[in-house]
Amino acid sequence: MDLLPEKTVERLSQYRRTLQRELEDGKTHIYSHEIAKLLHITPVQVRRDIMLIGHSGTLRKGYDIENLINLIGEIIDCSTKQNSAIFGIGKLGQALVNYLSSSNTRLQLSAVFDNNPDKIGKTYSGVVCYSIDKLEEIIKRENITIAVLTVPPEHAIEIKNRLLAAGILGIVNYTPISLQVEGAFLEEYDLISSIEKVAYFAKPKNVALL
Amino acid sequence: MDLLPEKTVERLSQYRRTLQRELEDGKTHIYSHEIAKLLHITPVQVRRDIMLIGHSGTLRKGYDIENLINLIGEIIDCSTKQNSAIFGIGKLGQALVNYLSSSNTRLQLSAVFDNNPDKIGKTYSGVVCYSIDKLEEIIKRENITIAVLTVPPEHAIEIKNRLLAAGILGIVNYTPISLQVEGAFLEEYDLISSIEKVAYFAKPKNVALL
DNA sequence: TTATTACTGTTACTCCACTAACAGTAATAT
DNA sequence: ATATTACTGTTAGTGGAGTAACAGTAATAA
Repeated sequence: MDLLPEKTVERLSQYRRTLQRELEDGKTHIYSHEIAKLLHITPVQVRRDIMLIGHSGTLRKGYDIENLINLIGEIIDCSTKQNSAIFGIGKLGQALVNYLSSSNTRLQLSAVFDNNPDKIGKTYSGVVCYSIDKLEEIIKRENITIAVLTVPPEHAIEIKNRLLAAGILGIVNYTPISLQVEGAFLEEYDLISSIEKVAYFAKPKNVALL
Repeated sequence: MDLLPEKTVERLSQYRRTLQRELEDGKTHIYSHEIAKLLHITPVQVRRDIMLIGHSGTLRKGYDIENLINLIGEIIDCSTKQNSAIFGIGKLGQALVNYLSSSNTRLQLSAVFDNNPDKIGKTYSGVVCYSIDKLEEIIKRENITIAVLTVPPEHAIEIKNRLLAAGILGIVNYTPISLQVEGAFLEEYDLISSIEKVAYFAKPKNVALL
């Protein structure tokens, strides 16, 4: 299978969660336009994404929800389970722990890290907090490949370097510091610029143009 | 001035913060390739963005940092200050309060809201927490136009409807529920699908293709 | 004084994401 | 039987974001 477009992968993740809710409500089949309505996108986009992962629906019955969930799982999860960790367990880190453990993602959250002695040894939603000093040791022991970075900005670059040296394959960077990364997949999200963008487009004269 | 591309607005927000740090370090001028290096983008993109807002640099001296900061401010801030509020002051909401008050954004955070009686009346980074019951009243009184949504998913749609009815112009939606919005600018960010996307691309066979 | 260097400013092109349009088909209605 | 309906699956076109290429120019070097 070829590499899927980034946006398609994001939507597949959303489809799966949406479909799981529908399955729990007792539905067995769903039409593309129903998925589309739930996520406020077009039915064509849904069908196209599903086409890209090689699934087929049934005419007049739509897609078999359980099959589709399983197929999305085969595509976006690894056959060998992937382990992740959160680095920096401040407010944002704690929010992410909650999100990850309450959503039924297949991604295993195996550890969280901090440098605050009060936090080390505590558990967050059942996940142990380690000293950031043990970063290399725990990444190796738990076979962690995905890192979520929520450390204070002044530590971002140092931690990023240690993560790469430790063999991390994917980094989600929530610090406002832009990172340079080779040999791993990097996703950066800047909370402030997102909000400032909305502020720009939410001026009365601009909203009128939408 | 025409509406700027979304991505340009996001980068302008980042440029401003980067430039402010440089200004504090005593620099007065900066080249496009220096900005580019700090943010890991190309110098062309920097020049293009700056061109779009109608600023000109000086040959062999680069851009005047202070002028550029001021111009970005004129473009992306309102002449009349915009007020924002956070709805749902859980872990994520608290993280955002901290980010917004520590970053020197021009956006005024005027209120936070929650339905938990223990939180109502408390202040978060100096911002008062109101009961969600007072949503309409406070939005009007404080002239709030930007809403950041971090409520539990089951309340997202109801709060969204009340926000729109109250005349909100921009919504940043961090809940995993997709919203349908008319008459306002909407930005949705799904924390889980971002991380699952990274997990997909961070499989060894996929990293090799990057 | 002329050539070179080191920048900015702009246009034209490429690529990716989304959408419109339509082909294909099984069930249902006539 | 035939037409219609209501879906899926696929291709071709469109728009937006990013990049490559280059034109323009002031300072510096020869």
